[in-house]
Amino acid sequence: MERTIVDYQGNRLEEKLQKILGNVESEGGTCPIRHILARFSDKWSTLSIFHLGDAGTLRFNELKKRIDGVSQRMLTVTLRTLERDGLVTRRIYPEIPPRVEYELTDLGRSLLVQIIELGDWASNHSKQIVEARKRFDAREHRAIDSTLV
Amino acid sequence: MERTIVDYQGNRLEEKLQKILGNVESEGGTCPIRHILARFSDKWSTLSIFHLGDAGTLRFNELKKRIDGVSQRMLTVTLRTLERDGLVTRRIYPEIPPRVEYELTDLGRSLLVQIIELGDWASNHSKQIVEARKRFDAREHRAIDSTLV
DNA sequence: CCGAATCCGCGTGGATACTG
DNA sequence: CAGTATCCACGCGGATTCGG
Repeated sequence: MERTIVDYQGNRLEEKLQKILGNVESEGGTCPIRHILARFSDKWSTLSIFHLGDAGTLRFNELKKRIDGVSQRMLTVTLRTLERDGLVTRRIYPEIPPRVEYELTDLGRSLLVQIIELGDWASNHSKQIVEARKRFDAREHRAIDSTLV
Repeated sequence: MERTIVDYQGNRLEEKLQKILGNVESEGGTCPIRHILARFSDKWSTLSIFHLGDAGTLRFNELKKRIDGVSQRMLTVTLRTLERDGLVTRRIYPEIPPRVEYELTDLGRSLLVQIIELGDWASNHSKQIVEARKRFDAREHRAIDSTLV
């Protein structure tokens, strides 16, 4: 049962990886990690978490202004899902006109820490990725999919 | 310009967050971070990276066996995309029957470190998320979407 | 101002069959 | 074994309209 050691950062990575792979499908009847990871796969969740982490508290339209290109519907759906998962709180003020404020929960902030690191990685390596794509496209094929650029 | 300090881990999080938000749309003509993050959003990329990181080198069908439910087509597409982004190498042995081996690049391994941390977070908090969902569903609505469970 | 509801185009991704 | 090619269902998500 030989394996490649990925523990080159001395941070129990190998152990964590084993745990993750063991829980990919289902974790003792709870939700498979796959579904949780999928939550950050959708188009707007991470951006919402970033902006709420940055601003602290935001009203619906304030958040909408900050997220370029999001539709009203998708922002609503996204925030509801985040609320349901316990990552965001939604506070309603029964005024006229109505006011609704969103904020990260403690759980949401703990997630923020993780995706900041991921975003930081993306930010630091985007140039390498773009160059790899250029080489790939020049070498063999025309772009697999022009929408990937 | 008051802001919520997210630097509660003493790890320059606030600074990183600013950088990320500044590069969300486009980073000096390169690829927006959004598109890079979207790469880990698709259903099979992270799982492929996890398993390649775990095993080191895998042939196509070895990897396919490890990823439960992936179709041949989607694994091919996923691996091509990862190869194009410079995250995975694809080595072809001109034999009969053909043999193709996949392996993470250095760039891929540096990404692996990040998504292991994310997966570890998901693994450690999945129970909290599931409980939050139960509370939410019991409180106000019936499940927003039964597929989310 | 903050949504809910409806309609619908389009891309993702599964199933199947076929090649080198 | 490791793909490609084709067909097609389904659901994401945009546009629009209506409500509290």
